[in-house]
Amino acid sequence: MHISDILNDNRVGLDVETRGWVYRSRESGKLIFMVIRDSTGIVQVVIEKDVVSPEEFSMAKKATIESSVEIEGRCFKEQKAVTGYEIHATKIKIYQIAENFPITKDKSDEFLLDIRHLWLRSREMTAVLKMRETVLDSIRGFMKEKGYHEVQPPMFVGGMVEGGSTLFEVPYFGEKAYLTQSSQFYLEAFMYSLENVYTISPSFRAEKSRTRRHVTEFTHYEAEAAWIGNQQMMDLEEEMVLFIIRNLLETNREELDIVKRDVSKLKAVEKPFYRYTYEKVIEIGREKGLQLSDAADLGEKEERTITEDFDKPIFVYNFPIQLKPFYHRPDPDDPTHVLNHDLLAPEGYGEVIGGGERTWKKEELIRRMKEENLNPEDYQWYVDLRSFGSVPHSGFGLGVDRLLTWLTGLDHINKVIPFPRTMRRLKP
RNA sequence: GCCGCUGUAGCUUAGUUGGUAGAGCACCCGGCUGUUAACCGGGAGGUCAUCGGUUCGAGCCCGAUCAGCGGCGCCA
Repeated sequence: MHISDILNDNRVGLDVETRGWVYRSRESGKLIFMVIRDSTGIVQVVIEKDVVSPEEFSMAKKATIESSVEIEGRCFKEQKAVTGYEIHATKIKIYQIAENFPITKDKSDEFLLDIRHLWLRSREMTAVLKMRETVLDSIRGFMKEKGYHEVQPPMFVGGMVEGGSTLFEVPYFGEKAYLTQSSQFYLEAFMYSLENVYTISPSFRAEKSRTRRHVTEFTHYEAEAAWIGNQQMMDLEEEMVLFIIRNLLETNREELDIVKRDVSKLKAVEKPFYRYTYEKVIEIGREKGLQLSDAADLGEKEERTITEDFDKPIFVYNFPIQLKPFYHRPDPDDPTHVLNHDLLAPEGYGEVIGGGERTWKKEELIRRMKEENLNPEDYQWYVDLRSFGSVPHSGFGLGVDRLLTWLTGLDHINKVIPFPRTMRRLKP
């Protein structure tokens, strides 16, 4: 049985059997205290020399950290044991004596990345993996209830290039293919079929970024919905983020404790989120001492300064048109701005969502492309979508890993990704 | 890409004006019947990132190279 099933009063006095890996082991002459770990938790096992066979005892003494073991014994309540219960072993079977495990109490972030294939089994990473799962489950549950369909866009894409973007090039039967940077354009195609669609897929960016929130491969949650405007899309995102937080608090209190998250900060997040125009945010930045021009783009430092004192996420909407790509719809009431929004996480974490209304009229789309010196022919099929019953629509893209970094309160995106990929790290 | 910092045992690190490379953890051997990343005794483990230079003598000073980290920039 799993360790979590042992850690309760119902098992006290009963014989149990469990298996896992040696988490700690201390021996004291005729006594061995062995803490074992499985996917559900840790529990102390006491092995007494006079209770088990001499062979079992000497094997147990040799059991190193991470050795795989199976234990039979009786369960006791014991305050002195790490998790409050312990097993007095009557039988112990060793599957493999582990080689010298390289991770000890002294470890650097860098070293943990080098041996990530082993660090994955730590309590910290195990907790993160469980919380990741909760976030993804929450997204799927929420979107299903809202009538959205999950779709699978391609990861290999053709020569669609936006100016300034950085694509990974891969050989493709004598041609060049690229790894997708975003599935947005494909979601817009799916929209004409299913109306409300979303995907959770990897996106790839060949950016030579060296910041705590950039990686070259990340989990991208993107949605697109017909007949929806910018403000309505923000409503949906707000509800969705709250749903994820509630689920996480309900499902993963233990994991949040393991990563030392201050849960009061998460509990404080409630409706409504702040909603400020771009100009208002520039004003807030200036009040906090930032030197910002009227149409300054917000860098990481600016976002951190602006968001660090906030207790709830902030929507920033209607950016100056020159800051945003052609597919954002210009505001009909103010063509110098687009109907878009970013969602900035509080506590200094910054941008987690970018979204807004799409330019849906064919002529306007082509005009915007030309204004940005792009050739509409390079986007032939995307433009073609506007030729057959085009409709107003909106969408967004959320960086799952960035969201998780905020929710877990960790200081670097590479701590929430099992095998993070950066400019300088491709292994393990 | 630019700027800065760092590189000493498997890991985390100390190393004084340039003068015999030191510790903790992990590992091996021995001891201990209630340990909490135990404790006590012993042991093994080093091309001081690499290459070159200065010097009687370099972990330390100088130069180059490599690697990593941090910040900036970049950033559907």
